[in-house]
Amino acid sequence: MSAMTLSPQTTESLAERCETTAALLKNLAHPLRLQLLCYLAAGEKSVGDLEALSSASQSLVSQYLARMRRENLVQCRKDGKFVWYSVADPKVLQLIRALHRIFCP
Amino acid sequence: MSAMTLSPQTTESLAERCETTAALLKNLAHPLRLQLLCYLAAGEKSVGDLEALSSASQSLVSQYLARMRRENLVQCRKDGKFVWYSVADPKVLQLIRALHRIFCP
DNA sequence: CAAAAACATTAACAAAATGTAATTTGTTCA
DNA sequence: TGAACAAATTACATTTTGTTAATGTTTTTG
Repeated sequence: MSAMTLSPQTTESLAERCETTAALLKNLAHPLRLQLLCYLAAGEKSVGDLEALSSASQSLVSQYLARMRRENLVQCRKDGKFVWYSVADPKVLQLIRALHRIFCP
Repeated sequence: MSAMTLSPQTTESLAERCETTAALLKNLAHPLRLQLLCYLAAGEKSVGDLEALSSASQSLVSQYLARMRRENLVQCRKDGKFVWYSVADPKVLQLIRALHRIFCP
């Protein structure tokens, strides 16, 4: 086998990768949203759980979960009255863990 | 030695840590600022270097560098006509490297 | 069925972030 | 000195974000 040639699609510029990565980081760059993701990284939680854990209003928690759902950071599963949220993107999980290592010594 | 007791100052709540971490993340959560930090993570650069590498305007590059300097993410050193920037916070360096591992495969 | 519980959605508005253009400051060098 | 270069600062219009409050939807339960 000779040297591999990368197809054009796979060679993304730094600028492009920064574009998409920064878009993802915007979700984490907010005290409450980061907190929600930290809790979710530890396991599935209902909206009420997150509301109680973060002591934020129902509306805010629900809005931010909806936003992160739209952007595929989290996913949800309905069970009767309750909606259970969890981290959907494995990269987000890795990132939360990296943040923990760096900033929570 | 018996079990260690953490002094009150060291026991920061998750909410507090998310507050400060999210504030730092806001700097990275922007395409150009993230790009600038990526270049700086590879070594000291002048403003002109960063301008050319990122193909952004002089004004924007300088403004964002000033902002990240104010928030102690980067530092600078003057040498004649030139100003050389580098990453000041070791945690930022760790974070940039973690992002690279996760998002630039 | 009606009330309560759990969650989602919408509207509205202040506050903050963005980007551009113009100006300014400081330095080198002919 | 003054022209040219490197970088910083200012001012401002525009857009985005953050938050609250009010209302809507769905499911359970008495």
